[in-house]
Amino acid sequence: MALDERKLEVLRAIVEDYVATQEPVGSKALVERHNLRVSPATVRNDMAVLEEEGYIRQPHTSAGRVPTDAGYRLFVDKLSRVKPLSPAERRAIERFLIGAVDLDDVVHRTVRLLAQLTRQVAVVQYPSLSRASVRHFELVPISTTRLMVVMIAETGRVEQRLVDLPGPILADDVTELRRRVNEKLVGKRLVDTPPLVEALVEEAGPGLRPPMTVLSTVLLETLVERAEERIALAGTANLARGGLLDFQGSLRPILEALEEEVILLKLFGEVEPSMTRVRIGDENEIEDLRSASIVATGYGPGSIVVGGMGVLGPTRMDYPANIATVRAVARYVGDLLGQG
Amino acid sequence: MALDERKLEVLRAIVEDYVATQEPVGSKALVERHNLRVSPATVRNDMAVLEEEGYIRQPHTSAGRVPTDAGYRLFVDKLSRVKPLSPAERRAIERFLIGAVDLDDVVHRTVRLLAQLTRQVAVVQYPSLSRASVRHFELVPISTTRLMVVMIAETGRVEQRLVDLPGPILADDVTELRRRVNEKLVGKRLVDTPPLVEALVEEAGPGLRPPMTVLSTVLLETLVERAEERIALAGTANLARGGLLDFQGSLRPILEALEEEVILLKLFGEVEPSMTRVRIGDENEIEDLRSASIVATGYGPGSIVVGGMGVLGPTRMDYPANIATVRAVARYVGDLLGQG
DNA sequence: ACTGGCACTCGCGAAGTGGGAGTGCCAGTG
DNA sequence: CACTGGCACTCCCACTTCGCGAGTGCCAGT
Repeated sequence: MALDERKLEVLRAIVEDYVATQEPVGSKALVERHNLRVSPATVRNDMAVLEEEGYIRQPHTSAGRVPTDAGYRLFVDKLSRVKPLSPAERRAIERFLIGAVDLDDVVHRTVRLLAQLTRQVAVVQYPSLSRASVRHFELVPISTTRLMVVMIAETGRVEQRLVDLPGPILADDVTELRRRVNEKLVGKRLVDTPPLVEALVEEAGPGLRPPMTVLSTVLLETLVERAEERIALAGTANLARGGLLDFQGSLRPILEALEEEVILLKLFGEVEPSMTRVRIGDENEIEDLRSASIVATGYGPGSIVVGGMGVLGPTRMDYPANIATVRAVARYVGDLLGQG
Repeated sequence: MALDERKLEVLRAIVEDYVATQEPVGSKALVERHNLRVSPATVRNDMAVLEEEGYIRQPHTSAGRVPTDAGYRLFVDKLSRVKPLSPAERRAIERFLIGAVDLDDVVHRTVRLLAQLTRQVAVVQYPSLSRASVRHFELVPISTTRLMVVMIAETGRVEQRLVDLPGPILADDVTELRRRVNEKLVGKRLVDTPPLVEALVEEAGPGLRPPMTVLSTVLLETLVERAEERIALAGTANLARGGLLDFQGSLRPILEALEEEVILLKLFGEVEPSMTRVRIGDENEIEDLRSASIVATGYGPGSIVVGGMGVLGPTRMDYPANIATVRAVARYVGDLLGQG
């Protein structure tokens, strides 16, 4: 059966009321709070249909209705208009981020800001090394057979590795290596460098061949492949709000999942450009997070995505507000990265 | 009134039983489980005294007794023998830490190990920059007027800063700067460097004076003074064990406190060499942690302390076991830092 | 100084109860 | 045909009652 206009309106009203009050909502209360132009009895009929379709359910016979995960899904996809941020919130974002001194600081502030604005658990992935582009490579001779490779990413992140050379190297050769590496790789995303690094080895003259080979190995193995992804977390205390009504009883599984960086990366790292992804309850693959919802989005300078961020909370969350906030913060941080 | 031998024995039995069972312990159960050579009635008299002295209390009239914070304190100070670690635990420590590849990894593994062994929340302070000694300084010319300063600490931590020079500099001068800086500072603790850095400026010839001045400013301002302290956390899910019996009802204040790095640094960073500090319940200055206890100790290579680590849990925790574990892990990590 | 006995206290879980919110259904109406 | 008002029904929840039993304090006895 197709859901007509009013039934959708009823669903929206149920979701909004339930999110606000945390209590099952009945037909009478609904018509009072929202000005539906019909009687409670009519709403009851609509509710019966919505229940049959799987969008709402009764916790017990003769209690009010509560949205199901499918109900939230429909709400998010079709029924919710994005709430614009209040000017106060916009100001908060600016004020919070404006004093950041370096990349760590930006991430740190961002995650706290998100947690504070949404009152949920916030997660921010550090700008991913592999998706960032290279600003500069520096080669520093430590001894005649050792080099330190320093890579500075466009996002400001700096990584260094030690390289043991097969034999002594001349200062001029180091200079030449540096020139070639920078010429080839600067401006490229790390994830795109492997073929370029291969080419560097090919093109190296016989004298430079051995050191370049070792260097390329280090670049590929430790920078591209093993690029560790880092995660910042804040607002776990928000889980303990709302008594234990959300998350039926125990926070333990949730807290456990939040400690697994692998899980967080899966949830917040797999983001496509300029798309906000919402996972509701059951839609989550992680068993422990079946009673939670996640709002995640990518961020980065311009249309490039260098990492993900988002919030996690009970399925009963204010989706429109959280989506708006996550997007706004992501956008702001992206701009910030573009400048610095 | 002085507490005689047996009364202390009774207190120890109460603490041990309560920690194990999480239930108020009565006189009858006590004489059964521990082989006190007296009758329940005698134990009751002792209990009455212990209660008067403030070491135990009754949750309600005619319930068993529960240790007070003062009771735990007495237990920790006078009554508990340190439990030696089981061979399994020793093996676990080795196996867990042996594969660590770099400093981040060591800290990360350590904090998880601690959380796992103690089943409490674990906290590890990254080796403090300011208390670490310098292994090497590297100066990298980025352009003719820009240097990158890379500092490698004895603990393996690496920090880098950019320095804008007042004017162009020659390669030879960079080499000379590098030589002088390393000669003066290598092997010294960062916290002790300020006078040495001053001296470097004094001793620099007229040509080197301007770049050395700028360099010294950067060293002092961003490495010594603003040496940010970092913290790793794990095992928050352990807070949710034991239902909500510990932490009377809400985890929220605890989780909030754990998110404040300042608080954690205060709790785990203020450690004296080779001393394990135990803070029990009320002894905590932080309001929100009045229902928690903390076991903290310093760690570092040999007798040097480069940071703190420890665990946090309900006042009702197994102090002897946790103290032993924290000490053992700290010692092991210290040795590891000494080698690498 | 310790013990056995005894009356007493009181928290806790089980069982019972009434109120009320909310429902489904149905006959009636524009 | 869509909506409405009325009505009987369901059943959760908060509240009370009640009996049990663990545990106590005290006291007289050894």
